[in-house]
Amino acid sequence: MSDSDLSDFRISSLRQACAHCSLNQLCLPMSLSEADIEQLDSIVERRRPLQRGDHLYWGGDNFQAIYAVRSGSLKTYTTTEEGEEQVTGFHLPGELVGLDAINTWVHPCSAASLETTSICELPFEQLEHLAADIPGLQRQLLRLMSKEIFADQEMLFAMARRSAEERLAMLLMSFSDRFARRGLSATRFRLPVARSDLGNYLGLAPETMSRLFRRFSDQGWLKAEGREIQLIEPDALSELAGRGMIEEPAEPRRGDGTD
Amino acid sequence: MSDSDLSDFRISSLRQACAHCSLNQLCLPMSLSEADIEQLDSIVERRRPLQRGDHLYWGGDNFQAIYAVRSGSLKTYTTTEEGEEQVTGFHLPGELVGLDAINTWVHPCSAASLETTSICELPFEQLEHLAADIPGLQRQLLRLMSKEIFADQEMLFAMARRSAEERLAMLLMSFSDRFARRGLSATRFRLPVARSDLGNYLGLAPETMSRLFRRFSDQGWLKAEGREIQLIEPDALSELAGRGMIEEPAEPRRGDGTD
DNA sequence: CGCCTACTTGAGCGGCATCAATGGGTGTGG
DNA sequence: CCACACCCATTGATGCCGCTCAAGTAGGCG
Repeated sequence: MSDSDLSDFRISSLRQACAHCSLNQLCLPMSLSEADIEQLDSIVERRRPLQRGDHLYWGGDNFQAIYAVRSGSLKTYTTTEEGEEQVTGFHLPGELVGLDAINTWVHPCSAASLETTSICELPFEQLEHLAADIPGLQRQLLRLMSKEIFADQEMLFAMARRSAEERLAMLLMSFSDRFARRGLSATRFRLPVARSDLGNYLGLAPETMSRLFRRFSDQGWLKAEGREIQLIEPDALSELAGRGMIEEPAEPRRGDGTD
Repeated sequence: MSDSDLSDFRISSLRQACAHCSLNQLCLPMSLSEADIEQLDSIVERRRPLQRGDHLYWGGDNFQAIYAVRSGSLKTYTTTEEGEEQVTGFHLPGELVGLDAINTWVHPCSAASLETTSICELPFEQLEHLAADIPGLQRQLLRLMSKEIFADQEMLFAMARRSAEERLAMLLMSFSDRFARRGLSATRFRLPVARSDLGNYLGLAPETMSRLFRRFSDQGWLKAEGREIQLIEPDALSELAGRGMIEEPAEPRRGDGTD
């Protein structure tokens, strides 16, 4: 509950319509008409909150629905044959999980709650039918998947080319941005994630994480007390994170397919 | 032309219908009815082949279409502010490129031809409309995007956790599989890619690539003469590649959302 | 209080990058 | 036909970043 704003919560205790959801600009409803949102709303199932450590689904589960985080947070992770874990993402309110299961209809990863977390469930078959009827919804679905592909590619780039420092800076700025989009402070927040998970996600050992936080803190760039983070010089971190980020040319070049 | 079979080629010199395309089980038409394929076919534009080094699109170009490789091969790559390149993928016949541009309607990466390459162009707006009418097409589109997300996550995992040897083994097996799916030899093929691009993709220096190929070759696992590869012991490579691959549990566990 | 997990800090090492030099293949122009 | 340039691939020497191992500290919860 920590993330949903109070007025919303009071108005609609059990029946929390998409139309009134403070996250509807982050989630699927974006840019849909009121009537369309109502249709979407009618297939959404809201369930009792997950407690910390509860799983929304397990790798290997049959795929039935896509899920939107309403409050709280999730991590998704895969498991190797040897039992090694690899965290594939952290998911904050307004973000979707489960898109990677559409292909095989089996969840390739597990999704675990990092704190008390409430979820909207979007049964996929119904969502598919609805998307065929509502062009804006189909487009939004494709957009979100495209966005995920792009994000993964940026992450890939980071893993391939960037130093540990730069990777952590990127992740911190990513959290900062995502909190800010929800109207929270961009410079003071509580990471819902343990150091070891952060490190795992970034492909770094937990010890390295400690040393990085210490280094950043020694530089005066941030204060970190456990998971409580205060960014003192976001610009420094942003510069570090942005160094070597993917170029976004201002004006399109010709796209006629020849060179 | 090297990949399309001759009878196809004779039948339809300019007009090469999806229905007769030898790749239609790899590309979008998969599992569509004949009538549906014909509709899809009607929006597909086939263009004159790209020569080696030609660009299909540039990063920053406005997004207009998704492209399917018909023969030849492409690489996609991003460019940093400093001019550094990062290869984000290699694309063989039957595979799609451009999905990462749907979100912003701007191509976030460039696509360059690695050899003489022919392409099918799928104008996205028309594809969207068609997908709304043909449920199977919408589903196939979502599936392919989901697949890409999953593939990127596997790659991420590899970059985060696997050694240089394991990464190269994975890539070799990936090429082997993709050639095999098209009916080509799984153990003897020509990489359409320079060592330096392979290395770039894997986050490794070209020098490291050389040493790796030498090591594999010394082990008797493969013969490599330039880009010409012969896998002698695919099982050894497969074991190396598969070590620590993502688990795919045999039987689904419960997916009721609680733990 | 004791246990467990998360986090921190130090010491040492190894994998891979970097720098540098050389060899081979291919296209170009004389 | 050869000379030259250019790119790609190979090989060796060296160094650094981040992992591993090990120990110690702090906080949460029975």
